[in-house]
Amino acid sequence: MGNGVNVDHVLADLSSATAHEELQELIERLRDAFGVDHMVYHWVDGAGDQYGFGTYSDAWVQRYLDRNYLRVDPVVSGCFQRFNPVDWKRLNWSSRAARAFLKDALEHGLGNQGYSIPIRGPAGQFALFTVNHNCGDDAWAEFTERHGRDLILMAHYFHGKAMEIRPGRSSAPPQPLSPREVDAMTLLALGYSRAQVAQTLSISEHTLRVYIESARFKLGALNTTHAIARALTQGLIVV
Amino acid sequence: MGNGVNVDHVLADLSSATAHEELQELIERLRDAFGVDHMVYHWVDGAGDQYGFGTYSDAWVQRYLDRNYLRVDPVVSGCFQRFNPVDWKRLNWSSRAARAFLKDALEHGLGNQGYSIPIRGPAGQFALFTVNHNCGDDAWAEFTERHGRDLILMAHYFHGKAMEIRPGRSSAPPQPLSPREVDAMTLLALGYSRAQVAQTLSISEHTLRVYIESARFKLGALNTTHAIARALTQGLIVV
DNA sequence: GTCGGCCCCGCCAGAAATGGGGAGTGGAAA
DNA sequence: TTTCCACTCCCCATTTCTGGCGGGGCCGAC
Repeated sequence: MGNGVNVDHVLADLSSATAHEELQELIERLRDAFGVDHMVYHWVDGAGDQYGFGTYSDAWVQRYLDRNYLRVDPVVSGCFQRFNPVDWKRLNWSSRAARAFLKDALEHGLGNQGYSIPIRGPAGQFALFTVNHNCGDDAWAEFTERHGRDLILMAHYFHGKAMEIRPGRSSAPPQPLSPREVDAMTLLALGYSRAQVAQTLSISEHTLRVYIESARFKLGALNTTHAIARALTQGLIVV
Repeated sequence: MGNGVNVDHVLADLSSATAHEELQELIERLRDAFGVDHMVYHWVDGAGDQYGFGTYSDAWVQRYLDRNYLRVDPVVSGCFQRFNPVDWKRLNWSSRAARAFLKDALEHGLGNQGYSIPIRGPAGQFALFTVNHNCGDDAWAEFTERHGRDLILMAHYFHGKAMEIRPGRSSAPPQPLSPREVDAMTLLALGYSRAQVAQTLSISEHTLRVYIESARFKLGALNTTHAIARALTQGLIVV
């Protein structure tokens, strides 16, 4: 399982991929190269819609979606709270729903071993890169030990490609804020009231208001909260 | 520059590191191994305080903090909006503040070339891993091309260690929001007024208020705007 | 040399959000 | 089973925000 894999070639192919189908084909090749049962990339959008590709059976993917397993799957919730890759054995399978999910998964052809890598994008995009296999604990530990780094890189590259292919909602040219506007937005994002911000910046509350309105206008925001949200997601302020 | 680097050894040492000093020592070794001028890990915390280690001079680090360059540094804002590693040349240095910052940086011993990797943790932790050097464009392109993958891995491992060593305020376990709370926060972040949110969710405005207050409490936020900011930076909602 | 951006200040009135009470359902976990 | 949590609804008074009016000075670019 997974001896002598040369990831470099595949990653080179990956960097030239431009469509969903290529990624799908690529992940199948990687699955074969690593000699595991399944390899899956699964993007979970904050709004709940999902995107992915991989080698799970269509039946299982459909069942996962139908049953809304996203809200039950300990792999998703576990990875969402972690940074490092995680072996499925270390997740919390104690709830009844989780055990039912696992049983269902095994019946749909998944292996008993899994290893998932959480990965995140700038606007909170969250995805999982998972390898799944049927084997004993020792063999699996050796596999993950040997290929952990390659898997991290693959997760990274797949996520980058997925975000390219599926840009979602970016592409709005962020209009820069003036220094004072940045100050105002930043302090507001930190929870200061307008009065406090004005005092902190040693300006009148009215002047502050002018900045806020100006920033709101530049950001195309409907109110202050909206402006803060946009400034944050566009990286115009950092808190 | 950077020929025949064996990252594996250093990464092995990295996984056993347990203290800030070890990380500092390690990054210096890596800097030498890669033969670049500087190598820096820089964590920007959700509340604006910073942590890091690396090979920039103390004078420059101090100046960066004193002058609050965090709010000006195009590397930070640029990486914050991206997923893939970025060459400093591709960032937007057009603002006056950015150019002044760059001039100051060069005068404090930084090289003209830089390559930074954004990296994110589960609760919105955001960090940069940067290599900096003084050389021509071609040599630099070759360097980043050759070592890009190693750098990604190093960024990943350093970030993992930094989060271990410095739980910081993430020691406040990010209390999850209930589905309704997420709905409310999300719509507010999109600019809806409370009345609109209540109508959209088909609940009374009073009920909505309970959610907002509950979310505010869970997030330790002082007001709604603050709550939205925290929810966004902690990745609890996505807009 | 005007024009636009940024910086700063005042007053007023209406709209919206906040903070403090209270009360009841249902479902899931311990 | 009991306890906890999510979810739903209501009134009150107060604070805060928003929108509109007016004014001034400084700088850099066209």
